[in-house]
Amino acid sequence: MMSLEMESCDRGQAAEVPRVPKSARGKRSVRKKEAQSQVMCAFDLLATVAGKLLDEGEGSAGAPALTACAKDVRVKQEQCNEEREHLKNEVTDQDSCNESAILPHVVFQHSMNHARNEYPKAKSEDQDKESSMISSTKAELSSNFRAIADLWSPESVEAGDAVASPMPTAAGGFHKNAPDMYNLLDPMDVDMKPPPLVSSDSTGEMPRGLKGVAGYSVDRDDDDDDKSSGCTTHPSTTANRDFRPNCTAEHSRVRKLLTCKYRNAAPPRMHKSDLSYSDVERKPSFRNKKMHYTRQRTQRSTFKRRKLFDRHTVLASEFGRANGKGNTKVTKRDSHAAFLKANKGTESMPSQKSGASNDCHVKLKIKSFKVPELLVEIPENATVGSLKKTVLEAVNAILGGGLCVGVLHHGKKVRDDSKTLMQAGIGQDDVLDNLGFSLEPNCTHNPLQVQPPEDTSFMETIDITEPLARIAPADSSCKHGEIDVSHELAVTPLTMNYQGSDHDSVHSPDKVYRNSRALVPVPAADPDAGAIVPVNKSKRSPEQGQRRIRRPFSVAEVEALVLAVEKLGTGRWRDVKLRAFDNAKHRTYVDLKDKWKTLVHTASISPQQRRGEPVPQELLDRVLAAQAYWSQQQAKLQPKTPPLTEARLLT
DNA sequence: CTTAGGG
DNA sequence: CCCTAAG
Repeated sequence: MMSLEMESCDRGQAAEVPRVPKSARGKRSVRKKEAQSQVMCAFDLLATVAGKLLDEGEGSAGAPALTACAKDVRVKQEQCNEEREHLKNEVTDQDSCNESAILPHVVFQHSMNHARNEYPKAKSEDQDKESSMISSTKAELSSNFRAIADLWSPESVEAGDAVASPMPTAAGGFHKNAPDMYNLLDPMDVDMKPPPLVSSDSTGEMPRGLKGVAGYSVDRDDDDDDKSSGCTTHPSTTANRDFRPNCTAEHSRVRKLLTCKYRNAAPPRMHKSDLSYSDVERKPSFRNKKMHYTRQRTQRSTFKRRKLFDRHTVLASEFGRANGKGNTKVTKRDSHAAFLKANKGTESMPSQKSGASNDCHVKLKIKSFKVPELLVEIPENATVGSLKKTVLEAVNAILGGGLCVGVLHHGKKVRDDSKTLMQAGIGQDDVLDNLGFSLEPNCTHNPLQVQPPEDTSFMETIDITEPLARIAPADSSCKHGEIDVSHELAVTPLTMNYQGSDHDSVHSPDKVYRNSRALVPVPAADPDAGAIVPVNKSKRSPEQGQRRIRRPFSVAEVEALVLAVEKLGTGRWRDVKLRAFDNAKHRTYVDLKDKWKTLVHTASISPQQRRGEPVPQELLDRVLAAQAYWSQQQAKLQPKTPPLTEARLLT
C-alpha cells in the first residue's frame, strides 16, 4: 500500500500527461493497494455497556464496568446471532465501521488457521512491493522530492511540452509548495509517531512514512480502519505481531468478501423496511473500498467467491449509520441522577462537572455509551459459546485497562481536570449541545486529542463515544493486545494518520479519537439513533440511505488537493485520490472532484460570501490557476472547437 | 469502475 | 454530498 504514489512522483512526467486513454491508464493495475485493511465491525458494546451501567449503576469504575461489559457483550452477541443472517447480507464494511465508530476496531479471529496460511500468499505480492518500497522509501523520498521539484521547475516545464508538464504558470508555486506538502505529511506521520514504538518493526514503521511520502495524508480521521495493511505496531508483543499479519490478511479477505457481498447480496433497491442498519454506510464504504481494491480485482473476485462459500460470521454492532455510531447520548435535561449514575458506573465524569457549577447544576443524562466496534470473525462451525467467549474476551481486553472519560466541549477536549465547568465554558444550557464525552482506554496519560472542529457539530444530544482502544487481539492474544493498545494510546498522542498501518489494528489513540469523531456527528435523523445500542432490532431500517456525515475539507486537505490537481490536472480524480488522499478513506474521488468544483466556485466569489473555514487565498488562487491551466489543456487536446473559435475571433 | 455534471 | 448518465 503505501507508496506507490511515490512512484507517480518519480514518474511525474508520465503523470502529467493529461489524460491517457483509460486503457493506458489501466495499467494501474499495478496499483498497490492491497488489501489492507481489516475488517471491522462495529460493536456497540459501549452502548450496551452504558445501558447496563445505567441499569445497574453500580460500579465504580473499572471492574464493574468490565463486568457489565462482558455481560453486555454477551447479550450483544446473542442479538448478533439473531441478526446474523441479516448482517451477512448487510455487512457493513469497514468504512461504515470506521466512520461510525471510531473506536478501536477489534478483529477477532477465531480459528483463522487458514488465515495464517493464507497470509503469506495473499500478502506476498503486496509485501514484496511494500518491502521494496519501504527500503527505498526514505532514500527515495529526497530524490523523489527533488525530481518533483525539477519537474515543476520552470526549466523542466519549458523543456517538456506544455501538455506534459504541469501547469507552467504554477510551476514556481509548485516548486515552492512541494516541500510543504511533504512537510505536511511528515510532521504528522513521522513526527508524531513515536519512533520507538514503531521502530522495532520496520515494517510497521515504514508504512507510515511511505504513506506520508506517497501522498499527503491528511487523514487523521481515519477511518481507517482500513489501514490494516500496515502491520505494525507494537513492538512489544511478539504475539501480537505474529498475530497481526494474520489478522491483516484475514481482514483484507474479509473485507473483500464483505464488499462482494454487498454487491451480490444487496438488492439494487431495497425497501426501506428491509434494510438493515448497515445499509447506511454501505454505499460509501463500498465505494471506498473499491478504490482500494481496485488493483486487486482479480483477487477480489476470488475472495468474493470465497466468501460465499465459507462464510464467517461477522458481527457488527454498529450499524447504524453515523447516527448509530453514536455514542453515548445524553439527553438534555435529564435527571441529575441519571448522570451521576452513569458516571458512577463509568468513570469519572468530572466530578467537577456536577460540582463545579454551584449555582447551576448541569444536568446530563447519559443514555448510553457506545462501545468500540468489534469485529469478530469465526468459522461457521464455531459454537455460539466460543463466539461469546471471544467477544467477551475482547471486551474485557478493552476494558481491562480501565477506562477514562474524556470531556469534549465544542468538539475540543477539555483536558484540565481542575477546571470547573464554568471555567471550561460549559454552561448549563449550552452544555448539552456542545458537550460530549468519550470513553478512552486506560488513560494514564491522558492523551487527548482535540477533535476536529467539524466534529463539533453535533446534535442536540451529547454523544459520548468511546474510543476504546482497539484491541488487536486475536484469539488468544486479545489480552496482550489490549495491553499494548493502551500503552500505545498513552504514548501516542497526536498521531495522525496513522499509524499505521493498516495492518493492524492498532491505532493510536488519536487515531482512535479521530475515528471517533464519527461519533460525533450523528445525524439527527433518526430518533432511534440515540438508542444506539440496539444493535438491532427493529426499527432502523431507515438507515439505508443515510447520507454520509459531512466532513469539511481542512485546509491541509485542500492544499493536498490543489497540489495534486496542479500536477495531475482535473479529470483524473482517481489519480488525485490515490496520490493525495490514498489514506483518507472517506474521501472518494468523487468527493475530490466535488471539492474541486466548490473550490473553483469559492475562489470566484468574494471572501465574504465564503463559508466554512477560510481557505487561504493563496490556495484559491492556485485553484483558479490550475483550473484555467487544465481547462486549456483539455481544450487543446480536442482542437476541434478551438480552431473554430479562433477562426471566428480572427474573422 | 471512472468521469462529468446536475441536484 | 448524492445520484446518474456515459463511457
